[in-house]
Amino acid sequence: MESGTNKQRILECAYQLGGLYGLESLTIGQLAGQLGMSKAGVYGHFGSKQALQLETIRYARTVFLRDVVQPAEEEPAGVPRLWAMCNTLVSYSTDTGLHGGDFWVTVFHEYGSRSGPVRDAVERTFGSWVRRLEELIATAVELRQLEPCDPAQVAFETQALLNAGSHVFRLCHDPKAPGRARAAIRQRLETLRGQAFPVLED
Amino acid sequence: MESGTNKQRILECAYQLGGLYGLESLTIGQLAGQLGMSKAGVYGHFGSKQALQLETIRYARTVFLRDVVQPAEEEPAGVPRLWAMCNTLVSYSTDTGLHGGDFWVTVFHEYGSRSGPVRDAVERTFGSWVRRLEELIATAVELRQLEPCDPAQVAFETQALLNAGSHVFRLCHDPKAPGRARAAIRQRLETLRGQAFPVLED
DNA sequence: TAAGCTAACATACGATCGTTCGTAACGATA
DNA sequence: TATCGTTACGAACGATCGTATGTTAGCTTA
Repeated sequence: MESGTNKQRILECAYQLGGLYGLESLTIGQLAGQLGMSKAGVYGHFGSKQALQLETIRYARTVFLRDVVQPAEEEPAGVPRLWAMCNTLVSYSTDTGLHGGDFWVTVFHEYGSRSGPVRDAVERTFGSWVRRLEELIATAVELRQLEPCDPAQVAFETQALLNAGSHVFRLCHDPKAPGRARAAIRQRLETLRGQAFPVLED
Repeated sequence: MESGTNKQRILECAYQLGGLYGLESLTIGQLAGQLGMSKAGVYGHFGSKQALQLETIRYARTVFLRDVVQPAEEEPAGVPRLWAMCNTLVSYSTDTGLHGGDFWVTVFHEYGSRSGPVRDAVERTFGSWVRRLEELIATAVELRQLEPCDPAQVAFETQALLNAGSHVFRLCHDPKAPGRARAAIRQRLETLRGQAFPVLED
C-alpha cells in the first residue's frame, strides 16, 4: 500500500479534523467535501463510521510513534530520551499550527466519559503513552540520573504538563504555554536530580 | 426565579450532560427525553441552541463560584486559600461521579480549536480561573509564604495538574489520579516554601 | 367573569446524519 | 478480447438535528 493512496488521504484528513474538533463530531460528508469526493466514496473504504474512527486512531498512533517516540530512541536512555520526547512535543506546538500531540490531547479528553470500542482504543493509547513515560523515568532512576521516586507519579505530572501546554496554547492563543510546560517539566526533573543527572540542552 | 423552576431543571441537566459529553454533542431532543418534555418545551426557554449553551456556561460558572471559589474565601489569604480550592476540586473527583470541575475540564478542551461566541465564553471563563490562581499565588509571595516566582507559571502548572487529575480519573478509571494531582501541587508549593509557609492540612 | 400572559404541547420544515444500493470506469488477469 | 475485482459515483433510505408555527391549559390581573 503506497502512501499516496486515496485511503491515506482520507485518514490524514480525518486525523487533522479529528485533532481540531474531535472524532465524534467528525462527519463523512465533511470529510468528503474536504477531499472532493462523494460520501459513498469515503465511506466505502471503511464500512462504518466507527471503523473510520478506529483506523484514524491507528493512523495517529503510527504518526506519534514515528515523529515523537522513535526519534527520541537515538538519545541516551533515561532522562535524555525523556527530555527529547518532551521537547519534540513542545516544539510541535510552537512550530506548526496542528501537530501530532494535539490530536491526542483532543481525543484523550473527548472520550473521558464515553464508552464503546473507540473509547477503549483511546484509553489503551493513553495507557501505553503514560507507561512509556514511566519506563523512561524508572530507567533514569536506575541510572542514578534521578533520585528514587515514584515513576507513575512523575509520569502523571509530565503528561499533565504536556497536555496543558498544547491545550492552553490553543484555547488562549498563548504562545508562552508550551514553553511553560517545558519549563515546568525541566524544573521537576531538576528537583529529582541524581548523581548522574545529565545536561538538559536547549 | 425559584430554583425549582423547570428552566433550572433543564440547565442542571444540560450541565450534567455537557460535563460528560461536551456542549456541542448536547442535543435538544436528548435533553427533552431526559426530562420528559417535548423538544419545543425545552427549546422555548432559550430560543436557540447557542443560547442554551451560553446559559449552561453561565450556570456552570455560578456553580463553580459557589462550590469551589467562595468556600475557599474563608481560609486565610495566599497558600491556604489556594490549597483549599485545590482540595475542593480534588475531592470533587474522588467523592462523586460527576462534579463541578469536570464540566470545565471537558468544555475547556472541547472548544480549544473552535470559534464563535460559545468558545469565547469558555475562553473567558478559563482565563478568569487561571487569573484567580495567579492572584492567590502572587498574594502568597507578598506574604512571604512562597519564594519569589512567576505566578503565571505556577498557576499554569496548578491548573494543568488539576485538569489531569480529573481527566485521568475518568479516562482510566484510576482512583489514584486526583490524589496524584494533589500530591504534585503540594510538592510544587513546598518547593517554593517561603519563611511564612503555612501548614498544608490534609 | 373576562382578558392576557406563560409554558408546555404536537406537528412540521429543510438540512444533514450514517448507511445502503445499483452502477459506471478502470486495471489486472485470463 | 473477455472477465473480474477495485474504486469511485449518484441517488435514496430512515433517523435525527435545530428551528418555526399554531394551539391548548393554567395562572394572573383587571
